Amino acid sequence: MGDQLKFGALNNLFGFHLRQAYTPFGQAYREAAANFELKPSQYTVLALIKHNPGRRQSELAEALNIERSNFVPIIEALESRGLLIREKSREDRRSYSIEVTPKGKALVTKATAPILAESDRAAAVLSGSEQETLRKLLYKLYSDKKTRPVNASTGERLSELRYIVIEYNYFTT
Amino acid sequence: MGDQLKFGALNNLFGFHLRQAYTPFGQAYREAAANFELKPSQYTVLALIKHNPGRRQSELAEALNIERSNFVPIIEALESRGLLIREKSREDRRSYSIEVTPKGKALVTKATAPILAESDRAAAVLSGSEQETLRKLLYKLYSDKKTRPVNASTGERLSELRYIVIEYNYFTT
DNA sequence: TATTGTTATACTCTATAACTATA
DNA sequence: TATAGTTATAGAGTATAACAATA
Repeated sequence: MGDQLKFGALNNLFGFHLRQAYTPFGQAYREAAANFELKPSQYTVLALIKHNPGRRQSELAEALNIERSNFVPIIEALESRGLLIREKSREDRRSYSIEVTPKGKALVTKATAPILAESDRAAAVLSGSEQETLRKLLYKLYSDKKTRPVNASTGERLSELRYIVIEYNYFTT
Repeated sequence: MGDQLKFGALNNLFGFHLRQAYTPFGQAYREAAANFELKPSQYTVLALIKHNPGRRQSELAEALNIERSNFVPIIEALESRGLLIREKSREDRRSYSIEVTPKGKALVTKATAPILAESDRAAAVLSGSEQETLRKLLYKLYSDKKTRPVNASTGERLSELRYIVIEYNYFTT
């Protein structure tokens, strides 16, 4: 019941394939993070700040491709739980310098293994080298500013994506 | 001012990379579809039905990884604009058989080229063979049922993803 | 009993504009 | 004037439970 369907024009739409692939990972991510009272966005932000202490909110938000305005409630939720602290920057008193507290670090440490395990399980259909290739191609895709849509009136990219260092040797194919 | 950031543990989270890559494509998709008064989900559904006439809603929803309940308003919006028609199935009077109207077909035909052009522009940082590899890996990832999360109580996959035929020769690496 | 489609509801993420305080 | 962070609000997608009609 229910033969296979054809994608037709959708085959050539990367947005479609990316969403199809993201959906199950997002579900797995959400369930794994929920065990630690964290939304995916909250775990992501906490982990990013842990690895990059002392950054401004807007730097962090841009790196994650999240609007600054949407970043505020994420930070607030984490701060109110004592998982991170904000300090007015001395150099620029408009901005905050953010760090993860010991409690926050402990939570990231505790949550990371099961979250990665769930991700690995979902990705297990791909071999190790296929996973490496996929990561490499995805990173290449989203780290390039040309990927971003253009504002029709100004011709500017809608928001700049800060380049982010990948620890691995991604581009030595 | 804005050195590069490190991803740390996020590097190994496919859900993270997929979301990062999806975000700009989703924006581009949304803007391109909006020129035809269509949300991305609506264009996707319309294109899928055009290529697979006469299917039941639940088949289509499962193929797109959309909950049946969330599929209803998408179908209703398209039907109310005269872009598709539903008919009670004779074999199973619980279900509907769905087809795209001539008006709907014309809209898909008109919208497809600019939507694909926007996708191609966003993907242009990858070479043709890299794009082919990426598509292949993404399809392999989401077409496998093992990718889906498991229901903790029953041990069942949360929802079955119907296998979908890709017209291209994806698996002849 | 199970499935198809539906309704209702809540949650997560995203987009946009306007405001404040600092620069 | 411009930027960092904030507030408010709307939109889009997703998840869950329960229901009627039909199998």
